[in-house]
Amino acid sequence: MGRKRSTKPTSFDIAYLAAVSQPTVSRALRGSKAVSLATRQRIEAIARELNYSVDKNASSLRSQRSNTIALLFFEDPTPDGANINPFFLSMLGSITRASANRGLDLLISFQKMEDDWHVRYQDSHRADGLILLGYGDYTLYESRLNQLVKSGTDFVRWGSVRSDNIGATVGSDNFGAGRLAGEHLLSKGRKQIAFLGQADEHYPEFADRYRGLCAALADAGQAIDPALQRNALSSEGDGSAAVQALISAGCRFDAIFAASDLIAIGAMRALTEIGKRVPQDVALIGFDDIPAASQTSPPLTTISQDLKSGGEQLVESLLASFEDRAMPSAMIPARLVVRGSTGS
Amino acid sequence: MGRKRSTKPTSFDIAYLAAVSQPTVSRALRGSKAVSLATRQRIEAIARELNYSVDKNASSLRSQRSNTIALLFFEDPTPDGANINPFFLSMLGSITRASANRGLDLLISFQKMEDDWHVRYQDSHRADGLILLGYGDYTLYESRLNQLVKSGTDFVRWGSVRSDNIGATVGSDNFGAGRLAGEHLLSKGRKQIAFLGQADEHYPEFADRYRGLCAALADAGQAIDPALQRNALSSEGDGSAAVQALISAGCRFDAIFAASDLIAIGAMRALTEIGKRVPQDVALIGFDDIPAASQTSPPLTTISQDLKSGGEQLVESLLASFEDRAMPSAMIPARLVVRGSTGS
DNA sequence: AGGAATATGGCATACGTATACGCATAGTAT
DNA sequence: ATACTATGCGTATACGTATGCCATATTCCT
Repeated sequence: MGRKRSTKPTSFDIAYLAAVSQPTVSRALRGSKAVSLATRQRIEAIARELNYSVDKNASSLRSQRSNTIALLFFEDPTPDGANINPFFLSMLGSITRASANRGLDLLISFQKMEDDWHVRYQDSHRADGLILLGYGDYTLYESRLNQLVKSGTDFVRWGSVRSDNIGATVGSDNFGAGRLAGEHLLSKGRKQIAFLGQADEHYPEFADRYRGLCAALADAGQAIDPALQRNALSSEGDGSAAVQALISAGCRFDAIFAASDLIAIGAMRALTEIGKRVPQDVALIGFDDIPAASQTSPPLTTISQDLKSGGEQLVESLLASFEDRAMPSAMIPARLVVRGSTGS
Repeated sequence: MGRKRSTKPTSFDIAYLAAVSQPTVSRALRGSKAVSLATRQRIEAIARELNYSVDKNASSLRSQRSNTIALLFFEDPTPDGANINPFFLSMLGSITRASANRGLDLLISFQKMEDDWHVRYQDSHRADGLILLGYGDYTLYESRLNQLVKSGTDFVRWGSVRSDNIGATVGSDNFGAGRLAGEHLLSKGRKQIAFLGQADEHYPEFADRYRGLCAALADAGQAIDPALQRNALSSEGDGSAAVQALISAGCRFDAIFAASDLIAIGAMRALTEIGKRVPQDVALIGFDDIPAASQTSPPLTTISQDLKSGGEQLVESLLASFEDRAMPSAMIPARLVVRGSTGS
């Protein structure tokens, strides 16, 4: 049994058995029309019988194409160790399936924003292109993105879709989603709506959500109170802290729009601890629709991003940018999921 | 900046600039001691300046080693589309970091158990080895595993650690964990403990957990009522159904040990719907400690698997099996996490 | 001092595939 | 009959690196 070097069959072996040359085998298996049907079928049969599979390294080396894409995650500002942002994980599932459907291999990797990750994938021919995923401070990114553009590396990223973005971007309609959230809360008769999340342009997605909320308020003729916007980055701790800050600042509010479900869950906990009831005293709405959102008590109303479409669009855009130099961005609609935390 | 290069730098370019031969560049960059310190440093400096990075395909082709491992997920029996088992996702995070620490690239892929996934990775030199992850019917697996062994493919899998396993296996101490759960419930004065999960050998991990529970009961001199074991595979729906089956069979029980958190959450929902209080009427304990477990009401007591160690062990075992033919399996202790669902 | 052991690095080549090019054969048009 | 296009396949070679083997220079030993 101990045969470990079981001389793997090569295209030469197939060629010999089929009484053709090695290049013909290559052509046949890649479906070139320069090979007759009869010859191709003969070759395919032999290949199948020998359990032959094309050597990925040789093929990629010669063709200068790996049929592989790399998915790069940028860690949360607070890397708790084993816990990853559940939103990313859902996206991962969607991207994995999308690339598999396209016959692409997927390489995944976590990166720190500061590291030289761009060098690792740029010229090593590990991957034909990059998908970039990460909440973090966008401005840190920017110089890296410019380097990628300059070096001719193909990439797409998930984020806030703007016309002046560097490279192709796919993302949810965060502005529209913020408006949805605002309109929903207004329809429940809430007037003083707090926003928990960064609202500055270092975090464009959160900023879009906030602007959407403001737009809904403005449409309804409501004043916007800047004091009701409180920074919160991503964790439950941030959400709790933001609520406590609101309270101790003496702010009055009857609703909260949290920029992520984790923030919302933290906020809910803080509200409960200080005796505020959800939704009677404060209506609460989150963002992302992570699995835990339906388990809170009351269940969390939230915005669901269409991650399935998101993953498909990311892969699609990347493939498009392989062929021409077009940089197709895409904005994907989000959906309101009404649960108990905004009233019955 | 220098002149504009139309082609990416190769080891020949470095060699020319360093006034050495290409092989010397290769040796220097790989840290061979056949190259003097001075020469190596000179080469390294030039490489850094040119932003040179070794071509992965050429390197792998020549050395017959890709420094890449493939992570294969087997889908849940019920592929809901976008939703992936949260337990897998946590494991993914841990494996990703572990392989990054070892300088390995990670290829990930979802597979259907029935497909010919073994062919795709076996001889294509995509990866040096495989990590297999999946709950599913173990017997379906077995023939595939035998093929892997026969073809000399290195692999490790996550699962129930037994001495007669095919290939290396890393997994939690499910038996010990089941015992922990049982002892905890007994210490709360519970006598009639139901088990929700497959207990047959098609699902060895679940079976181990059940046997652990039985051992705890036996140690305490309690009788084991086979009617209190109900099948449930993985989803919340399974958990609900199992509880309903228990009720309509007229079984009496004051505690439930669910084989996974998802099952437990489904069970909790069903209990609430029929008016049983948790933990007063029925104590409930789950398995996995997924994020949602701390959000249920009451929060779910559960067993936490040490996934960080798990991922590291998987990678470690795989690397070990590259070198010699040893097949180091490893069993990892699990930890009880006490929350509200088993009483205060 | 003579010869052996070491250190350093060059030369040739292999890894397995894909593709530019050329060369037949056959079919069609002139 | 010539010339011309299309078809089907072989010849030669390149992709960029790693490594076995050998040549030279250096040191060491007795």
